[in-house]
Amino acid sequence: MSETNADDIDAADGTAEQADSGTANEAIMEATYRALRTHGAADLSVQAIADEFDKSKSLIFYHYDSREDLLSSFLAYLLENFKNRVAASEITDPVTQLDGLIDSLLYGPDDNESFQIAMLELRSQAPFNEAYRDQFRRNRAYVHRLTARVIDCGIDDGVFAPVDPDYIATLLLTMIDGARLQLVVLGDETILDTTRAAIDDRLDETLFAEQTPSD
Amino acid sequence: MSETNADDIDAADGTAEQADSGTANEAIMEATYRALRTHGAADLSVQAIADEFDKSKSLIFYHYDSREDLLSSFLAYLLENFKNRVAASEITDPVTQLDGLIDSLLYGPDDNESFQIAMLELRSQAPFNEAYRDQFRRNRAYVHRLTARVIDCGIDDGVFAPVDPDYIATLLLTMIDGARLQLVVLGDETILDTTRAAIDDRLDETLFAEQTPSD
DNA sequence: ACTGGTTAACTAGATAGTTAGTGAGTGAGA
DNA sequence: TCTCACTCACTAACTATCTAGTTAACCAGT
Repeated sequence: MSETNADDIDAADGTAEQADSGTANEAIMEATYRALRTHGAADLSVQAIADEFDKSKSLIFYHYDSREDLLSSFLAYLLENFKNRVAASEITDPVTQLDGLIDSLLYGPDDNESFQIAMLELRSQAPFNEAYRDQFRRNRAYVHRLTARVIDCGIDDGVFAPVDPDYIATLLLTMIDGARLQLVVLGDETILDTTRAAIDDRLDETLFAEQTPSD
Repeated sequence: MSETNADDIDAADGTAEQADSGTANEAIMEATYRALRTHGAADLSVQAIADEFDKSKSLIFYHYDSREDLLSSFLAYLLENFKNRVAASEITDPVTQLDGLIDSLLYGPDDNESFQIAMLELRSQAPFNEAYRDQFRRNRAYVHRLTARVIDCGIDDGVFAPVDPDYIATLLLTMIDGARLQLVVLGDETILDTTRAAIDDRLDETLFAEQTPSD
């Protein structure tokens, strides 16, 4: 980790571009995003990132200790962005909320595929890189908690059957991961809709099941 | 593609090491397998593969046009191996067969994790490499057909409810993919058992459901 | 003599990270 | 107010290393 990364981003709070000190990191993060989309992650050179904004490659090494530091900071930046987006979304009833969450995880949150490809590349490097792995764990833990909490709310409200929220959340995220993997790797455009249907089937049988204890 | 790859492997039929011409390719494939396990796929140099057997790096370029050709041939080799293993397995009742298939896809077929990591790395390169992508598509198509066929048999035998075999197969493979991804990326050892349980739940509700048409 | 398998040595290109420096601003002391 | 010391953001140019792929040649068997 460098001296100047995640904390600045935390402070920037998603609506940066006002403080002079925050701008550089923000600009680098945005350049990284663009570079990942166009080059992928595996053969993404630091030069390629530098080309995406108006400063030099050296500046990147001035702000970040290494390419690895830069990329894991980028993952942290993504998580913060996602958190902010979630925090900004309106709170509705659990059914709508769960529905929206599934949709955004399955189809979004980033509308374009090339970025998802890059994220998969980074994920495939997680086993060799503790910083990446930790970031992905954090990310996953956050989304898992979020999902479980929505389910829990639904149970409390009586609109969902009393299931194990953790178990259902795990199951949902596993299916979503599998679907996105297949979309990205094989380019199978049908898989998202099929999976969405399968998830709905599944939820109908568990969350929305009539409570008929057969014992 | 080089002049000398998949067809030789086809002919070798999994039990090579007898013909002089087949030995080289077979040896390279095995060296590739070992090298992938120890180095991963992303920073796997041709030299690293050469180090895994007793011949020189140049020989690899003599047999394969490029690193890419070598790796996509390796994917083809893997599929052939898997086919042979499936062909060699005993044919039992659909229930046992489906059960074994799920287990081998989820926990196996290669007992060690480092190889699965390498395969994920290769998959993450599929979007940039048509040869890889085609191989993975072939692979997926084969496993899908295999799964669907087993389910179909079960339906014919009357032990499974009349479901859509394609749909169930897609669903199974998606969950299995998602679980393996999480295992490999996050090192979550619990996910396989959880997913296995979820699959069993799911199959209980569909394949083994009592036929009670409520209409 | 010719072919197929095999090799050492080399080329060419890429890239992470370093170095040594520039220049604009800032604050303290005279 | 001037200026000296110092720092921060920033850069061009360089180094060191790695690696895919090539070349030219060697050798054993036929």
